Amino acid sequence: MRIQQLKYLETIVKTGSINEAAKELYLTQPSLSNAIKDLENEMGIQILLRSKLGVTLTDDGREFMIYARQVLDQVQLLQGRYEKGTVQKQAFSVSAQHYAFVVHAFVELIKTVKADEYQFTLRETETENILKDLSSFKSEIGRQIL
Amino acid sequence: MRIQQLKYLETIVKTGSINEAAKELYLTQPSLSNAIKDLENEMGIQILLRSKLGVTLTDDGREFMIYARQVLDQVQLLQGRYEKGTVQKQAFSVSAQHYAFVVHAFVELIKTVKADEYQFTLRETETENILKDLSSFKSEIGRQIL
DNA sequence: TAAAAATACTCCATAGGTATTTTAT
DNA sequence: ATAAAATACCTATGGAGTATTTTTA
Repeated sequence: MRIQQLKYLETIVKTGSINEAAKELYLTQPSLSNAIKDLENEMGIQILLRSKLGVTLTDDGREFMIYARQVLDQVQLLQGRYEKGTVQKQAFSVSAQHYAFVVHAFVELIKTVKADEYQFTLRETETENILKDLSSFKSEIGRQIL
Repeated sequence: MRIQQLKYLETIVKTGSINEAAKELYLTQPSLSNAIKDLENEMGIQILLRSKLGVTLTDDGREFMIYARQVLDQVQLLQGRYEKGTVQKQAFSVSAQHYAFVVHAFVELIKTVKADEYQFTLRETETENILKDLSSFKSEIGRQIL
């Protein structure tokens, strides 16, 4: 298994088409098709349902993507930190439940710094995701209402 | 960056020696040496301090390993689930702080099932790691004393 | 001076390409 | 008839090897 295969798969699932994903990834369709076939063989499951309209995830594929995205999330954090060719997606991120005062506080904070030097993200989510975001370094700050 | 490079690095750090790690990985020393050099170049940091006694982590290297282990943890979960050649390390895992009654309860639980069909793990750790283990699927159950 | 790592090459496995065929609407 | 994916085959990049040199405790 290569990280690249997981990224390829993510793009295919996003676009719903191997042809479309190949364009976006600057690959040829057969190369991409082979890469996914290799991955499916290695994993021992069928991930995609092929049809004339494009591709969709099988049930196994949907489960696989849950694991794959966990890997890719961590890879993104690492590559964002070290591989400067890769786009650094976020510099400062906050996970919180949806409350007006959280938004207000966040905006006030941004005002106090030179905003063009940072990328801010406010992720409004459920309680369990706040803990998860924090523990996996996706957020530097988590605010949870108990 | 390849997943393999991260696994190689993990073994090198564990053994404190490229030569020793090469044996464990069934690789030659120059191949392993190159793999890590490539990784260092790609990341733009020096990860290892080389000496006649072996290798140790630089400060950058120590930070890098935090990210690398997050990736490898997720990879382990995926490969444990799908690549059956890989060793499935754990089937049932509990993270908890160190308290006698937790150990007792755990042992009592194991008695109630056919123990040879499952792999049990009791991980005694700090509060913050309990949350982390849970959110990253490392444990099915977390017990925290508040 | 000896043990560990680095360097210089060689080779081949496989990721990715081109050309074409198959499939399904 | 057309658009998507699969198959067949080819090419070439780079991962891993062998042989050797460099480094330093």
